Amino acid sequence: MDEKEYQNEFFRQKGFVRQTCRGCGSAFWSERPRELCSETPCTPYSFPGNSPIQKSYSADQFRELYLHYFEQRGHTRIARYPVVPRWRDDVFFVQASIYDFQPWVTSGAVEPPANPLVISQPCLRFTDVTEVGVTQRHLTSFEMMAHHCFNYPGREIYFKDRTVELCHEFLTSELGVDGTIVSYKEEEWEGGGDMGPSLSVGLSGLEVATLVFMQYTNKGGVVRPLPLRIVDTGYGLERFTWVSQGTPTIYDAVFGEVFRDLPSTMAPKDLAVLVDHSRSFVLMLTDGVVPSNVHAGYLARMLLRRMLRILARYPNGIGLIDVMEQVRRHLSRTLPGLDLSDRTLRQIVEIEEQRFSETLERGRSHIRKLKEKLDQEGRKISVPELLTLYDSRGITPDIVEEELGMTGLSPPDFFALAAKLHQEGTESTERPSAPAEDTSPPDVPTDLPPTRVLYHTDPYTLSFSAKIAWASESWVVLESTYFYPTGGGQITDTGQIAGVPISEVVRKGPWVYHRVAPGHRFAQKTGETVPCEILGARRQQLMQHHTATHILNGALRRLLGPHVWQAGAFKGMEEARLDVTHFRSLTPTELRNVERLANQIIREDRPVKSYFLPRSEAENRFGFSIYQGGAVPGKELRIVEIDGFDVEACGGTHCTHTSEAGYLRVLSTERIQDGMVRLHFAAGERALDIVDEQAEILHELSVKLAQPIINIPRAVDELLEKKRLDERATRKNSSRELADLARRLETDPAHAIDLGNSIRAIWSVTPVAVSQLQDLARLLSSRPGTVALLAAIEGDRWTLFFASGSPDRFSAKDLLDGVLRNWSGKGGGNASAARASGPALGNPESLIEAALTVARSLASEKKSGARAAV
RNA sequence: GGGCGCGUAGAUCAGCGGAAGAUCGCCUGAUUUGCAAUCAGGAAGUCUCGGGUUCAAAUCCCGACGCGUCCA
Repeated sequence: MDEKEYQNEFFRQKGFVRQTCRGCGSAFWSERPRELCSETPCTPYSFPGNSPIQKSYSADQFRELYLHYFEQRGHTRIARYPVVPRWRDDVFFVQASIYDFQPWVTSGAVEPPANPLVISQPCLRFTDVTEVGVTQRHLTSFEMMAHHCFNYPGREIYFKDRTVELCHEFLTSELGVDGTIVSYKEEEWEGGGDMGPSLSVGLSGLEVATLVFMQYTNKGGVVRPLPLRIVDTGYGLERFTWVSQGTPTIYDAVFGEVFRDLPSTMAPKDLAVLVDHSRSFVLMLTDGVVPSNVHAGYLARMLLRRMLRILARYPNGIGLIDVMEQVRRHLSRTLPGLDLSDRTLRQIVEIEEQRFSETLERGRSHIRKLKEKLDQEGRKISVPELLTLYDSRGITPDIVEEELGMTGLSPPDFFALAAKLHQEGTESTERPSAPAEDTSPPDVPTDLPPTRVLYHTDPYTLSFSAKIAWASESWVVLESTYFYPTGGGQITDTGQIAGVPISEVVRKGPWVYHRVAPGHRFAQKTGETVPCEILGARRQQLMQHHTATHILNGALRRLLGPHVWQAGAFKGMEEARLDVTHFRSLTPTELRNVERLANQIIREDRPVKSYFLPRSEAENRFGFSIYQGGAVPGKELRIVEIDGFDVEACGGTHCTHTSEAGYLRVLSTERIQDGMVRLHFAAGERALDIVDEQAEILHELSVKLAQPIINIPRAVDELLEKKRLDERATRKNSSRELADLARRLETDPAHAIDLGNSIRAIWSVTPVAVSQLQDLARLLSSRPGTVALLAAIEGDRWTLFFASGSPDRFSAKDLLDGVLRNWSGKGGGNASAARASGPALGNPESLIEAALTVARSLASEKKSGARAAV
């Protein structure tokens, strides 16, 4: 990046000098010439015991100092955003304050909540999770204090000069830092296709802030200026607190107070991990992340398991839940909106503890088995084996060492190896994308005015007339429409336009397209006004399902806790589905209570108000739980508010009173994955239909079983038990029949033939199924010296089965090989049993003839003492 | 979203192309008892499901479902 990008009026006026650091070679700016920049490793930490900041601050005090400082200088203070960015779907967690404003504000689509603004935003970053407690400074959660300024074309507020000035003044006059020890290192920032120069602020060896100036986009190497130039700063609250206190580690400075409430017998390193991880976990849980084996929930589980491993080293020590509750209590004093209940926290931690101990026990028993094998082979466990144990069973090498009672089995770079293994694995997987079916609507002229959508204004209008804005034989775009296009989990409206059936309505760009049903052609031309008719029963059912979804979601959140978030939803004609985050399957009692509450809300006939609000105002007034349906685009949000019960941003068609949903019936629930529950339900007419259907089914069952409904479960149990017994009896019968058959054959001189050398053959062209050949042959040859020769024809293939009761004297395999020399067929086996099959050319008797001939010669070979090589 | 592992008796698992097994638990009978008693016998299985390969599949291949785990 050009050197000029870093020059600014403030540096010039104050006489800052640009120089190159002799340590790292970076260019940096400072008040007076310095040889080295003020960041590690060029400048080692010099603040512990010797802080450059005049006063010592707690994190709370420092946060307030910072926010107040910027408030005094024209910035508006903004409340923190959740750590789980519900307003976007490309990342799991907020990792920097600017995430709060991406993409809607940074793209220019939406005005910021204030401009300029100041905020302290909790962030989560897990890339250095293993460094926590090991180094002096790593954390998985931290607060990024920031002032942001959005400069629109023609509406400039401030950019580089003022940003640097505010920073330097904050450091020197507010904190009393000697300005000459501060360095501003030049760096390039890039993210999400945007880029710009940035200055890294170094103080006594520590990077305490970064000043980013977003001013370019970089698309495929082509760099262009952004219309909206953004000041994106980040001041590390914990780092400043640490520097001001001058403690040895960041943990002492930030968590000191919590440490005092925890047992002092634990290693400082372990305490740091526990408190850091607990803080991140509580933040995640509060904002709706439930531990799981996938997605964001996995990271929550990882934190918990790391903590549990540490606590396991202190057998009589404190429990995880106690640590968590301490941390939650401390945290709730500083961060507002931490409405996580101890009960939910406890439940989740207990379940996770139990799951982890199950995983550990599974792993341990696996290791014990592995140990036997290792001992037999007289070797130690290999590194690949350790990697597999970790990767597919979650067993870390320390657990293996613990179980084997050995140490030093794993290489020091074990986790790097594991990561590498993973990279290799993912790189090799490429899948050709299936060619997309071309059913998407055609392009219309770009200057066509956006469709005016009216279904929000009045969801009850089903009959209207509208002017055609654009039309082909199979697609119609109207100037304005009441048809609801598929979206937000609600399926499309159907109906007619100018008498032509419409099978689907979709939104593409700013237009709503009506698809003409297959087999029909649309003839009307642009400009004509046509009558339109929406299928009313369908629309009504969909509205009922949609409003019912909100009611159900509200009931779940109210009864189960605020960790419950909608994770997906579908509103169809036959049923609706709602996926929510929750840490276990719903119990029948929970389910009944939820259903009861939902129906109570319906009966209370609460008003359902739908209206538009500017995004920032909506977030401000109702909080981020409005994003139940996920990220919602747009400057203005459509708010659907069930009076006193539930508020969500939603673009669907809704009833105006809860009673219109009629009745809500949960049909079934399932755990669709760890940490997620799906409810199938129905509302309105459809719910009543289902209740009727189920009643009819019960009635029918009751008639068929000749039992009152109340007895059906027991009657079915009895039926199943009877079936089981019958099947067993059938099996017994058929094996008895086989035994009978075997006895008849044994005693029938036509079938039992002496081959000489005290070997007796029993042969049969069997009347039994091929699948039973083996059983019969084993029965016949159960006595020593007896050989069974069975042949069967099924379809156009013969099958032979030979079995020998004395495999050491007479090999069934040799017999088979002998037969196959003259017959075309394939087969194999061993000395005690062998089978073969081939195309049915002759009759089975001749096969047996041939087999007996071979058998005789085999038997006589033994007599002469010639041993066939096996 | 992807990788890996797993799915066999009520439970825990072994077997990994040529008769469905072990241990615990359960039932019956002996023994009459020092802490999970012992001995003998017995019952208990659609080897998750669906395709395929093979003379032959619990076993190999493909797919689905379920569970676990690691990574993004």
